[in-house]
Amino acid sequence: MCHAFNYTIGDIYARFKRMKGFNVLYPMGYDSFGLPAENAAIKAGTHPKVYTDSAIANFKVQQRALGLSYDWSRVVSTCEPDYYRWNQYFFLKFFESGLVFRKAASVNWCPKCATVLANEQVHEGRCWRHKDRDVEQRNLEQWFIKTTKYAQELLDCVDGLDWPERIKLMQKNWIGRSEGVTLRFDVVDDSGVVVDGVETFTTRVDTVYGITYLVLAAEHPKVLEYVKGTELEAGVLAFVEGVKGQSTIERTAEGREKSGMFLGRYFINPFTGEQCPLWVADYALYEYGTGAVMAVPAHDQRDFEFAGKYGLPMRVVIVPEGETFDTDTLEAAYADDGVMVDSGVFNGLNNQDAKEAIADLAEEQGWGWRTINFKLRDWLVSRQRYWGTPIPMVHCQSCGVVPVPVEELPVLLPDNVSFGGGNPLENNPDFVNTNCPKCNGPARRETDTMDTFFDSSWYYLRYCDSQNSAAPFAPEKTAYWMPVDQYIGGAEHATMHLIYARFFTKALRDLGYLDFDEPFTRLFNQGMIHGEDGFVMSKSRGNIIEPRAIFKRYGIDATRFFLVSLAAPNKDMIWSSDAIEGSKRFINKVIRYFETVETGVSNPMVESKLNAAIRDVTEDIAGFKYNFALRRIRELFDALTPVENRATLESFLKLLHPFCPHITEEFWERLGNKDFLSISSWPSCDEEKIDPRFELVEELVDQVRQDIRQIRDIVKEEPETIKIYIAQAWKYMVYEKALLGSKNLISEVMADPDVRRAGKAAAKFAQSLMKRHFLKPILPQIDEKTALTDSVKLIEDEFTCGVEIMFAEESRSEKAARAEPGRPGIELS
RNA sequence: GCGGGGGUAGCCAAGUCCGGUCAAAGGCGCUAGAUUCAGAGUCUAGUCUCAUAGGAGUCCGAGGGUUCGAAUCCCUUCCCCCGCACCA
Repeated sequence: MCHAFNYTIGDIYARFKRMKGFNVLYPMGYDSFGLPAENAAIKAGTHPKVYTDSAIANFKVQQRALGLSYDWSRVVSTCEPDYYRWNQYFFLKFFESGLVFRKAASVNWCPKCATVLANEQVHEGRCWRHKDRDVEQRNLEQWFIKTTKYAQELLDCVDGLDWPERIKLMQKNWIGRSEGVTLRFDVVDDSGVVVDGVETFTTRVDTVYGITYLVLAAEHPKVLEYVKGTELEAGVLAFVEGVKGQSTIERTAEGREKSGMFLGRYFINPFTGEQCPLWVADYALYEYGTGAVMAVPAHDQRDFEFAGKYGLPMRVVIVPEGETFDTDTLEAAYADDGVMVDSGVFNGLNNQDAKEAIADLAEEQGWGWRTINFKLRDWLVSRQRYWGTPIPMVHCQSCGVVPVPVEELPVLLPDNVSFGGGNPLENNPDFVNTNCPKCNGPARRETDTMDTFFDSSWYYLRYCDSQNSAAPFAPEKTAYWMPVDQYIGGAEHATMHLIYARFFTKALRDLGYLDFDEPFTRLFNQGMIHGEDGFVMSKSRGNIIEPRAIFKRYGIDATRFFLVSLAAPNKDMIWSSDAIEGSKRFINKVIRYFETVETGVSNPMVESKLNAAIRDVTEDIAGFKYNFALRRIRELFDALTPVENRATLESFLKLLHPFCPHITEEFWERLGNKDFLSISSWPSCDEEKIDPRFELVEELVDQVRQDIRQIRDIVKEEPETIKIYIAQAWKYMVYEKALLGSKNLISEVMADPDVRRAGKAAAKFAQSLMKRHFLKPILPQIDEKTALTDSVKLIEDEFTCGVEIMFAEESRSEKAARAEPGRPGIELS
């Protein structure tokens, strides 16, 4: 149902924009490579290609059934050579420009997927697909894409995007820029001889006088180098292996105890000249910064805990104004701002100023340099799996890694493979064995395939020119259509697809393929549909709502209507089998109405409502407030009478059409139209026809009827006659003056002879109005009379009794005397 | 811990930016009446409490405050959801 929801949101928007006269590119494509398909195929004992094709066919049936107005001529499927050859093409282009490289690194490995993962695909230390399985670290040589080259630009452009703030924030956090200083320390041996140097990145250079030790990450190559041949070697080696053997989740678990070992070396803090010990610790991350952390236990909680555990010294160098700290009684690190102490020439400065001054000093002395660090890592794109784009590279014994020439693309994914014994490509000699493009000697094909996020990073460009067999797309076509004006997707893409696609756009721009910076101008984040139990729909929970069963039972239009009527589409919502009945009911009412309505002349009240609805619905759809739009449409529908003019009926159908394309198209035709409603033009609002007095009339009549009911219920007697007294003419004069807000209301109104004739009652009424802080707008006396006279039949029918409407002047009744503008006197008898 | 979003009547959900027409839209559920042999469906009304004349009281997580007036503005506090998280 989640897919249906997402598609419906997009289709409504596309239909709306189309009717508004835009040339809308609204395509569909299938991100059909990938592990889920491969695994499902293996499980089902079939080939991924067969499995994928049937899944797509199935999808298409559902999508067509949903009435989605896709341009099917542009459909793409990423597992087709027509598509993935261009993945290979871009891979080679990136390789040429240095954006693709190969390196050995400690990488994320998901045992369930049996492949490596990019950083973005590890969530809370687990594979994004397998929340129940920890990701392991393995040292492997892999293909990477240099996304970090664009880290700064990716960050800078976030602010200019018309995206939900939370997604923008997630991107910023993910890119994770931090400004600091890289410091270089001399490393000395036991006897104080300088033997090496080590670099460390810090954002808190103001705390350098508080450094008491330094830790290296377990993976840091210097760890083993320093202990080699010493009595510490065995212990440290065991420690390092132990750390590496832990899963990411174990290593980063909250509140876990930190541990480490001394490395037998020291370093000199150039600021103090002090010699402090060098440690290896599990809390230092090799991938971030330089993989080494200067430790300031007094001002960093992690260092504080570590120092406490191993009895390492602590030195306070920042205190809150006017306070002192005693290291013996300090219960936690002090990480806030304050005044510098025990920091040589910087004493007395506030620490923020000191940060700059110390950085200046470090740079002057050559001890370090200002550095900007990003959390974003390069994108690990190779996967040890079959169902993906083959990486177009060849390993030659003599030439090394050689790219496949562009003319030889695509490197086809072989069909004939067997599963079960590792990567099927590796075990396929026909695929693996090849000749080196350079020396023509024997060579092996790269057997890794690409992360499927590579496929999805540029598909929107392919939509512009999906049949092009000579190029990924023609530049003039992308120039016409792109960037995407409106993108719709879930928040789960925030730090994966949306990062990669943005990177791709920038990289392709710099390679000369595109002339814009960002792929998706506006992003709308749809909410999630939860099962009736309130949980996310999942097969394992058994709370899935099968779209086809729903379509069958309620029909497509009712389903579409329901999906966007409950809540704003950007909010999560809980599926409700009851509530969809309400949508179905409405659709049935619309159908019945259009089956019986006669065309004729509409009344001005309906015209007024129609135009107000056009105005509001247009605005609501444009702002994705579909639930509001539907509420307006319902209200408008309630106002329609058995005879309406054709234009009114057509406008109503137009407003409803994006939501319910089928029934509206049907009745559009029955009204005598030859062309499709879906390509007709969106109605425009005629402000002239909107008269707020109609609302007052409705309110007045409703109010009177409600009052009658209430009185009847209180006296518990069915009335025989109902007398309704329209307030005295002079009360309207007074009320209108009061609405204008005069200060001397009483004397002002008493100047009017008609009012004065009412005597004390007039003064009293004026006074009571002045006491009210808010006055409702009212109708003129005569309009009230007309409105109520028009409603006599209605009231008579409801209460099955006679109804008399008269002016209060015509009666001496006490009820007549209390009549007010907007609130006629009522007498039941 | 940091950041973001929320808490509105039996349920879902508007309203909050720009305070008053807010006992608070709409939908669902429920109740009553009409239609019907009956049910379904449809239509009408009601659905916080009290009330023998259209009224009164209480209410928008909790507690304070500003204001003639607060669901709406300010402060404090509790709870829920989401993202990031040993990032130096």
